[in-house]
Amino acid sequence: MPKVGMEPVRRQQLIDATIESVAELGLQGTTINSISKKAGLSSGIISHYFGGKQGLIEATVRYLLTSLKQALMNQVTPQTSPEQRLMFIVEANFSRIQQQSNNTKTWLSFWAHSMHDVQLHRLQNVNSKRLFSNLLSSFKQLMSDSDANLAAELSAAMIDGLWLRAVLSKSDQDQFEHCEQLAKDYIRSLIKQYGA
Amino acid sequence: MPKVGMEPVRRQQLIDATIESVAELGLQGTTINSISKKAGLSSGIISHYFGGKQGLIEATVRYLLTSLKQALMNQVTPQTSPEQRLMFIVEANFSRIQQQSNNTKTWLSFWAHSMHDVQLHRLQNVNSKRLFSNLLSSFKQLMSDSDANLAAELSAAMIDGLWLRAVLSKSDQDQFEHCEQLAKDYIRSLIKQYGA
Amino acid sequence: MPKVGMEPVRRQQLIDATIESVAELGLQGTTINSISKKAGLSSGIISHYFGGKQGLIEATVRYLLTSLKQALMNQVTPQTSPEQRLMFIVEANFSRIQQQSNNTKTWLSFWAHSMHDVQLHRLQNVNSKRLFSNLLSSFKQLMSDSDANLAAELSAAMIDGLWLRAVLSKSDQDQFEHCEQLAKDYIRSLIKQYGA
Amino acid sequence: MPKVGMEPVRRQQLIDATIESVAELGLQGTTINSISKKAGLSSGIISHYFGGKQGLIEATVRYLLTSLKQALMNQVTPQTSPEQRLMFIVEANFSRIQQQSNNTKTWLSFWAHSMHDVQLHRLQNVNSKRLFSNLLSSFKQLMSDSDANLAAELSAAMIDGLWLRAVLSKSDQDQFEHCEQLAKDYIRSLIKQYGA
DNA sequence: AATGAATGAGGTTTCATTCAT
DNA sequence: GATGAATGAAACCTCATTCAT
Repeated sequence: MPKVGMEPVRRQQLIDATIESVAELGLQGTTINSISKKAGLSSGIISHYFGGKQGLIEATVRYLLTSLKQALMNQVTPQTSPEQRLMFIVEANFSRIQQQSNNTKTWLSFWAHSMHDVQLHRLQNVNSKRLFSNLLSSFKQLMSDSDANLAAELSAAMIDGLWLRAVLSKSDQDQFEHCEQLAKDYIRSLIKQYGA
Repeated sequence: MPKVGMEPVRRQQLIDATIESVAELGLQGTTINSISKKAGLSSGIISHYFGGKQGLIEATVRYLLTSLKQALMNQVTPQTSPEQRLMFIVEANFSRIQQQSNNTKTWLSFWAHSMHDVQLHRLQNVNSKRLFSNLLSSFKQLMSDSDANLAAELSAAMIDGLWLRAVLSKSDQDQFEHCEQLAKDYIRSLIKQYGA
Repeated sequence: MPKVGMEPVRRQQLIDATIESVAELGLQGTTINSISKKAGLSSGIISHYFGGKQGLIEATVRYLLTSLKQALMNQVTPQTSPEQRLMFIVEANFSRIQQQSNNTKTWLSFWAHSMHDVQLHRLQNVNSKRLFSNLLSSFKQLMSDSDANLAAELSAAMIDGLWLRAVLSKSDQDQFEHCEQLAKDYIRSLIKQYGA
Repeated sequence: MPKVGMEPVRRQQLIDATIESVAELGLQGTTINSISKKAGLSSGIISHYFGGKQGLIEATVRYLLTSLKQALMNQVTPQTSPEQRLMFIVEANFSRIQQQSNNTKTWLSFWAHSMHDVQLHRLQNVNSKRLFSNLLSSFKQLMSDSDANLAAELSAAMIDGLWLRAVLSKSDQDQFEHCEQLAKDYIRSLIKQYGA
């Protein structure tokens, strides 16, 4: 049975299982067993690869954040216009839902828990600030710095707010797309309002 | 120590202690002991008055929701103008922070947990829909029904989004007031844009 | 509310409630609360009158034993023939069922518990020996001492065995009467067999 | 410590410890800790192998019933005469005592508790009916069906009654053997009385 | 590399007892 | 004489972690 080079495979198996489990049972209801069962592996392997439950949780959050970052970077090229780039930001953020059927619940669980976990809080902060600075740099190409700052703050709030309300009301895919559209429209209206 | 007529006092003591404990330790870190210790009471008393931990959690959420509703109703009179009413809605929602120093973290913990708890989810839904319908009825007095619907949806998202980002970034009081101001400005801009 | 001379009334109320509760919930499932609720009294009163749960349990067993003794003594007179007396003994033992609809289950619970409770064991022993000596003294008038001893031993076992199997199989009233008849027939056959 | 293939060993260890604990402390006094301490294992292992205390209790009863059945089956062969078979039934039932020093008290505790526990009651019923039908089939080879029925009923009661009185009076081994002899004699007298 | 048996700390709940009223 | 609020020990169960294999 022992194979070499299994490490990355096992790690990803466990991270995927964690996302699933947290989505289904919540962070509170997720146990080392619920994860390892979903992964089709033994419970001991978690300590082996991640040092413990906490390590796996953090790795999972890190993975989700990286995925989000990638989702944006994959679409943007040097030729992308600022407005187009803003639309991609929205899409990337709403795609938190689509990548894996139920990442969204997982995101929210982690968000809430980050209030009481310094490690997680640092990670979430990075993400929150990245959304803001991504928005800001694009807006800056379209308006004055101070307007761009305001626009970025409002857009970030609108994206998170629409997304949050969609998640919490257990919306279906159509409603998510509707919210994504609202977010895009709002950003366009900000450009129109403040754009030079 | 046993006295008569203590029931309402004890219930409130325990609810307050729950809010404190969830704010400080998170819902996951909150135990029957952390609560009863904060309340200065024994652990058994929780089962006595609320039937168990779950009962106390639900009672606490119900209390927070009622408080929020009261915060709004206390300010609104028949003479309040629609615009004024909208401003009060924003204030009431942001005052979730002020009433008790750290209700906010508690709110977020409950929100996240509601994804995996039917009882809590029902309660949260009531709240979410109330925010929306409060906004809607005020907007309807200022614009067409379809515009009002959109405005309410966007305002609700903006309020929640600003509030959420403020909570998660562990903002101070000043930042909260800044966010409250942004929310109010946004609503005014919606009125200007769509208002008859 | 405070009345005088309530003591015997309250004590009997609580004993009756204990019999009911043990019958319904078992000795294990019977709590100070289940008893006091059935009695329509407060929980504190049990300590007041019986010093605690254990005291009430013992008083209840004592009451059941006394009732059984009375049931026999009420029927027997100096003129009662030995055979008639033996029939009355059977009747009294089976009437453990009838007095109060479900004394039987209560009896068995106490019996079992008496294995691990010296107080109760002493009480049960008194009862067991009384059944034997009641039988013995009657048989002695009908046969030799050594035969009477054997007959008493066998009769006691037959009475308890029939009764136990009837209780455990949750028999109805008819089946109990059938068992009572079997016990009587058995005793008559012993008299015929050993009788001078 | 962890080894493979320990499951059957551990299960039996725990069942034996349960029998001991119930005999010593009663079903009421038996806790997850009293059992695991006797077994020399941790408390958690009980949930691991039996899902909880209740599961272990049931497994223990099942084990006792199976042992009783085996005790009989080991002695009976196709050549065994009906009368011999009846004697073996008595022996098997009285050997409930001998197998392990104090199974008897355990039996009685379970019996009493079965009045308030459907699972246990079902198991006990099986046992009670098996005793009866074992007796019945043997008697049928020696007398008319209706007589056999009566003989089986009386024998079952006599066996249980003698056994019960022996247990409750905390009899020693000699007394048990005396009772076993009485039961056998009684069955022989039934054969003489009704036998063709 | 991977398993899963075993542990035991910690959580919730139950409940006999106490005692101010 | 009677209440029932309050306590806290003890019970059961869960679960992250360890470690022999």
